[in-house]
Amino acid sequence: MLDPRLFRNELELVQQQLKRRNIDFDAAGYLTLENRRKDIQVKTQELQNERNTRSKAIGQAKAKGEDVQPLLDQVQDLGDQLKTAESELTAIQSQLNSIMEGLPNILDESVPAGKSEADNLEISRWGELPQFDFEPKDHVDLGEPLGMSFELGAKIASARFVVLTGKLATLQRAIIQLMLDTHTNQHGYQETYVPFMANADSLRGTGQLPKFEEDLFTIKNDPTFYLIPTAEVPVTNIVRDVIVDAKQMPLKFVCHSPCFRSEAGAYGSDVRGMIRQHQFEKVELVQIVTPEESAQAHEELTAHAENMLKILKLPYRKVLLCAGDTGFSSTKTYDLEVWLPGQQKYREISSCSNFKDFQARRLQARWRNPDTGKPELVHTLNGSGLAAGRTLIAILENYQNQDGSIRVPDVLRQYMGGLELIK
RNA sequence: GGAGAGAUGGCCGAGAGGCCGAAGGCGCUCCCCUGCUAAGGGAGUAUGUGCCAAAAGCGCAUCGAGGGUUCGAAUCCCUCUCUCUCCGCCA
Repeated sequence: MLDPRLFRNELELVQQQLKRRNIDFDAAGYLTLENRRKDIQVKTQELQNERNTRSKAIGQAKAKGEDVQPLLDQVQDLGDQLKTAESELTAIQSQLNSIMEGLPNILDESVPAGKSEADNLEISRWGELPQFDFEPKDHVDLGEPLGMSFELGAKIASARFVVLTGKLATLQRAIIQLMLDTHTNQHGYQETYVPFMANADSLRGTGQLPKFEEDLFTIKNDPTFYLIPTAEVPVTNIVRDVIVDAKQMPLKFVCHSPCFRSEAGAYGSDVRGMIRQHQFEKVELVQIVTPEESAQAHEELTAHAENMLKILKLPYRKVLLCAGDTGFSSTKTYDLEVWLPGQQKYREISSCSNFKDFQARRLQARWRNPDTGKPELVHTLNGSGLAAGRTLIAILENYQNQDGSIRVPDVLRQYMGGLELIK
């Protein structure tokens, strides 16, 4: 959520900033509502004040043994007035709130203009593209003989599910273990285990609700639970309604979890293979930092994700997402795209975002600033470090041999009992 | 699933219609005192929010959550959530 004070004081600026996201914000309409809110709220609070004072007077009169009937007569119609004013206020506040909840974050100045993926800005490339003296296969052709079955996934659940058996399942687990170990031992993150279902408050806190409900799987339950689309949701919600001790900042969490996405808007795209699944494994990095640290933390977190690709020796590029491609809650996002020889393309394998105080405001996640002694909103960041399913794909395709066998990357062998070749 | 107990500030804990944003204790911060340490004395110490550019100030809201009764609710009533104990079932 954006800062309501920004709307009161610098409405044109907000409007201008939202324009970068192609949002035509109705400032005049907002202003009308906001002015009404102000009137009603002031009126309501005046009435509340009157009720409180009069009630107190009644109490005091009674204590002295005076006749309170005249006082009671005076307040007779106050209750009704107050009730009307209060319900009016609630209505307009929820109206304003739903406008605010539907507005995306303001973009960082460094975010380039643009509409789609095509306008993203390439920042850097790393690694040599592998050269094959044969036609490289894609991960489906490589995977199926080794224990990757989309048929079984479909039988057990539906399309966009997969079953991995044997060394491929082990490989995915090895990838996850390597990532967790690296982030905890070398990058200073705390390993975390969380629920894989979350309630509506949690999803509202990180920004998936109310606007993106159709992207989520829901659990029939009262109250409704949602399958997490990313560990970002449960992990970031650790600090919901919390005032973090300044000494504990920054908080750095790493969490492996399955992720569940309905892919409601993705009909027909990436239907082949493991690229886009309803369920996939991911290792997520989350940082809770002070406002002045967040820009630097964003660079570091991205570097931590990049390091995984480096130690796996997977060629990738880093892109800065343009205005149109940057997610709802984010101010600035770097995507890491790994090279897939089977597609002859770079494909997203990590997305690292700085949300600044946008999620924190929804979450009421704060820290106590020692300079002011006051609670202030934290900044939240997260990034995949990395998506394990897509890492598996990248390894299959980049480490393939002509006979369809797969070399196991050096750093993964210790997690696979020394295995060097999957065949 | 059955039976019971509970939820109050950073923590413990009182409070049972008005004088309660809430006693007391612990903790924490600052000050004083004692050559150091231990002990002692004093002051302060919730959050959100409205009016306001902001501060100050003055309000409003918040005692698990949501409703209700009442002039007035931490306190009474209803619903829900969570925690704990016992029984049953269970990885």
